[in-house]
Amino acid sequence: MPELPEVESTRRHIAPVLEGAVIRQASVRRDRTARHNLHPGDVEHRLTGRRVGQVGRRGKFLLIEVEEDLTWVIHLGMSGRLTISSADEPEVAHTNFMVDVGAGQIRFIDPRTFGFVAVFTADELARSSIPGLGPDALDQLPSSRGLGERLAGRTAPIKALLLDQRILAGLGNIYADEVLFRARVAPRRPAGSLSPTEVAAIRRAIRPVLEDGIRHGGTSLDDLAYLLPDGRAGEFTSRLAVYGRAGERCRRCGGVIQRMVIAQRSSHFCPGCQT
DNA sequence: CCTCCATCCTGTGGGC
DNA sequence: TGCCCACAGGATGGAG
Repeated sequence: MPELPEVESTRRHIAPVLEGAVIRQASVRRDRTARHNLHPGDVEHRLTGRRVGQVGRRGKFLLIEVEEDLTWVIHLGMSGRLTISSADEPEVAHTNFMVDVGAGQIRFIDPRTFGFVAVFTADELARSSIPGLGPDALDQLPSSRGLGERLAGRTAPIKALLLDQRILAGLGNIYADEVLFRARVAPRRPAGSLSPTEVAAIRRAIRPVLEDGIRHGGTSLDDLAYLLPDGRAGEFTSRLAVYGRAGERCRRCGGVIQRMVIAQRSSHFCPGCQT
């Protein structure tokens, strides 16, 4: 589930633990989690004994500087989360990766294993999918005109393009639905058919939706998936306007929230408010 | 280039 | 209670 607000909330928790720390030991418990490195052992070898620099984020990717010009990449995938733990805490199931920094451990728990951990050299990073990411939806949000140019001529539904990380990095299925509700645009509208006013409404909705999500620690749809690194659930869940509320009443107009599949993903919207 | 679809995994919840 | 199926926050590669 983790989208930009969940990844950013995670980043803010782990940054104070990692920045400036030396990794005493890095341990890959499941090879698939290190699949983006040529040799799975590279993740352990390249992290162990090295000092950590800035903990950054681009879209849903955590990008962490490591000395010797390395970049430690973490993607939470569908079911990944990080925890801050002490060394003597028992490991929960699906702890696929961990680092020990002496003061504690950062553990990567990911049942569905769509997430990954990689450590790239500058060359490897340049050849990865990271440079292909669009501007960050929060830190590099393009102008309304810039966004319009990215959508111009496209026939795919706007919902599908908001999920395309090459256009804008950070929105996922939940926040794309929430942004479109706030902008009052129906998710299946062909992107290229949107008026400049509608594009501006979408652009204007992105920041408050994401910032509200971050302020409340993200969205935890159930107890087993995303949690903050301290184990708490994100509290944005109760503030969702449409996502997961099919059949319930729209808080704005009182109509009934609908669910339909768009771009193979469940989409939620209010037919009364969104056109 | 664009759009659509299957696929990688595991866990959960609903229906029977 | 048990079983089976559908579905779930993401990203990618290939077909058409």
